[in-house]
Amino acid sequence: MSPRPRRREQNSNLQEAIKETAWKQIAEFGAPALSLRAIARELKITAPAIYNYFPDRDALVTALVIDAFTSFGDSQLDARDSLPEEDLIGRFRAIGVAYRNWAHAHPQRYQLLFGTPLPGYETPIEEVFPSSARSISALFSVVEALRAAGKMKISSFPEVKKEYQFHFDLWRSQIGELHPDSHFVAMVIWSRVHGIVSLEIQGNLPPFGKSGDELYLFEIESMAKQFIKE
Amino acid sequence: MSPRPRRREQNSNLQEAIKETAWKQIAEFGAPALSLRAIARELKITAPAIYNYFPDRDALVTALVIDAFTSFGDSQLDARDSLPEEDLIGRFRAIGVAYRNWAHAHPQRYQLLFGTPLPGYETPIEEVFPSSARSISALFSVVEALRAAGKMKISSFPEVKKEYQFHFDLWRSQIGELHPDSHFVAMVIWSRVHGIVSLEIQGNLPPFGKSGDELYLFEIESMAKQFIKE
DNA sequence: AAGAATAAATAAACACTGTATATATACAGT
DNA sequence: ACTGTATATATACAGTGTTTATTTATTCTT
Repeated sequence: MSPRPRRREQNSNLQEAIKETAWKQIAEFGAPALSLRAIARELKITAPAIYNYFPDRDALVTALVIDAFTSFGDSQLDARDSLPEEDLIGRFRAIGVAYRNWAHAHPQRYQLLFGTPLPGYETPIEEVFPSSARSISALFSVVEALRAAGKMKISSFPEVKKEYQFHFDLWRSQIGELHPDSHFVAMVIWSRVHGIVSLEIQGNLPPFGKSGDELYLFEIESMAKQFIKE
Repeated sequence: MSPRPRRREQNSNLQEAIKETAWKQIAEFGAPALSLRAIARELKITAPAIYNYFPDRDALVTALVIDAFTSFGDSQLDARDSLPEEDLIGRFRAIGVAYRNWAHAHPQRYQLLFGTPLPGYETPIEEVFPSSARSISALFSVVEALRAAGKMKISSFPEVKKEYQFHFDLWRSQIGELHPDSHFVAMVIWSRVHGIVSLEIQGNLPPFGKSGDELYLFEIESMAKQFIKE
């Protein structure tokens, strides 16, 4: 009747090509504007062809989320390991700075990971958790090391609510042994860092200080003073 | 040919009815799933009828955002004024608690205000700013009052970057005189509060403490200790 | 090497979405 | 009663994710 399929010469693995153009479009138009048909158009493919590589749109998004967490985690772990194991405060600062740098370098990815999920998309935690936990394990490990070295200022931290103990155990299964105090302090640190960064990215927070990052550095030092001895 | 229009008996003002069912759907399916056609369906209206009350979808969203900011602002101001003007620390705590309470009572609204914007929607700041600024003015005013009363612990805060001085002036035009130190401290406080609340709402932060809000209260006290004398 | 089985892409269609246009009716004002 | 305006409708267009059947390209088997 009419020519239907075509020979796919170049571009042996579409799987990667799809994700790449997805990132390109996310970077340009933002995460929620992601469209299978637009991706297909740019790749000179028909939309249903994508279904050979991802069962549906959400599966593609999940793959992107995992990739983003991996990239983010790499940046966190590299920052930690850029300083010797003894210099725990240095490692703490390095992780903090790297967190903001990554977010500012990839604002759309940051929103995809920590912002409002896309329309109709619900993150499948069990699938994403390993890469997610790995990315925050840098912070957790440094905090736990500080505690183990007796360098943490302890001030009667509340523990995780019992009903959510499974959450706690999940973390331990991915990260290793973790004292409740470390869990608490790490979460506080994360929430403060995330608070600034997400407001900055959304444009709600104007840049403070000459270089624009002094509010952020102020907070890092605040946390160091509050939680770390010496 | 066929019956086209119909008498609209009940429900004289559709304007409000549209917003109401919009909120109902946002509460149920989340903000990004908002659909004009779905609203029309529930109101037994055709979709284009909505265009008599809102020029387009974004205008409806903007109206919702303004309503939400107003509701949020009411809650903040009520909390502030629930304590005598002299009890500034009490007012600070009350505002903090009210912030989280409102967010937990209306998680979808909170995401609409402070989370990732909807697909293709860009908040028109000049339109939203008054209600937005008003909602945070409660915090700003208390911080400024603390500073004016000499009760603020000052530790060489960075100022706003010069390029963003207009941002600063915008705030002053809405809120009144505001010392740079107050602006800085208020922003830090806001970022910490927002950090916890947004992670909680997204489900990234498990409830700490017996009642689930002890991490939050811990942070409120941390801020009180760090920024307020006595 | 030829034929069968499988994989990958297409075409067409379905049910959605926001939005523009033209049309028809209900109501208000004269 | 007539006219004018506001309001809702019908229709249509371009876009979305997804399903189905169809067709071709490639691989496996004999």
